[in-house]
Amino acid sequence: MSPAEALALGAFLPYRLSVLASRMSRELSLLYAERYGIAIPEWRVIAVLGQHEDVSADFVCVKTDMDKVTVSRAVARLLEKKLLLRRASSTDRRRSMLRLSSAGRRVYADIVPLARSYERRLLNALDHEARAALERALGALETQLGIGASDPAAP
Amino acid sequence: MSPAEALALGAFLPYRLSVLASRMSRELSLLYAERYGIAIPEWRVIAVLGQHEDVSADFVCVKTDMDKVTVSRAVARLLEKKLLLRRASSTDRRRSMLRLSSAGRRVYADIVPLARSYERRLLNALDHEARAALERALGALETQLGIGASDPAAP
DNA sequence: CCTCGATAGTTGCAATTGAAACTATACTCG
DNA sequence: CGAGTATAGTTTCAATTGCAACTATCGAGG
Repeated sequence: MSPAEALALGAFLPYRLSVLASRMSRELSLLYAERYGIAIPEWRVIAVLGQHEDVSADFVCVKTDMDKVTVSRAVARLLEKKLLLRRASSTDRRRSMLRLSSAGRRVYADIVPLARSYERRLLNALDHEARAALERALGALETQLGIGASDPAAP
Repeated sequence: MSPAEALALGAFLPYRLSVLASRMSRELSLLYAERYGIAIPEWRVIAVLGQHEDVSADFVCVKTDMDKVTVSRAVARLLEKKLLLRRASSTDRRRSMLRLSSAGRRVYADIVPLARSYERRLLNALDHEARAALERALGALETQLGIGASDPAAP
């Protein structure tokens, strides 16, 4: 009630990031969702596999910070759509190795420029120095939260 | 596939913010969810009403960037829990004016310090200058996305 | 003033989500 | 080796979510 103890939501970091992030994810998904019929978790799986070939679903979980259930289902849908290939790991039969099919690579190649240009548009609001500062700040916050700390190559 | 065209997810702004934000919201909710039996949308409604008395649900939507359905249901749950008071606006009977009950204000007063100290812990990762830079960068991104642009006093 | 389009808020319904339980496989230690 | 524990991934189930349709009220133009 009294202004002294009121929390200014508009200046509260977790809240601000939450609003920014959900706005961005939503706007970004407009660029690919309908056109390619893929949802946000599916795009994230594709994005990881575009960078890393032959990784496990678990690796995707770590990389995207998504729940393993979410990943499992996204993978299932992508398999149905033939955008992904899965084969059992030869060394560990619990694990499966995932990679994009050629159709999946095409989708990835289509979406990446859209994603990049969306990001560019966002970053246009910042001058070079501000960008670098944002970069550093995000890195520090990620470290603080233990995000991206482990980068197990490609198990 | 080729590194030249691969999108580095770990350096992609929308993705980084998304991971940071969901991590923060989750950790923060651990501080109040069980203890007070309130979910994230409910906390957000409380947070707005802690700042602004006698505002409409619609105002809460704008402030929190939440869907009006989400807000409607959060309000309903908070009314059940007697943390909120609602009365019809005298000038516009579609609108209702919301405010925290005294129990609601107690919950708010309890949670605010927890939220602040969580934020402080996060920001400890940043020196003063980095904090200011982050501040500016977030402001610029918000402007770019048209967030918080409208601040209709307290309709 | 009365109809028509806009707005506040709620409800129905279908899809998404995650916690917990389950299956199957791998690793460890006695 | 064999029992017990850990891990990868899937399934089940209940809760959350959001779009779309609905109700109620408001305000503007004929």
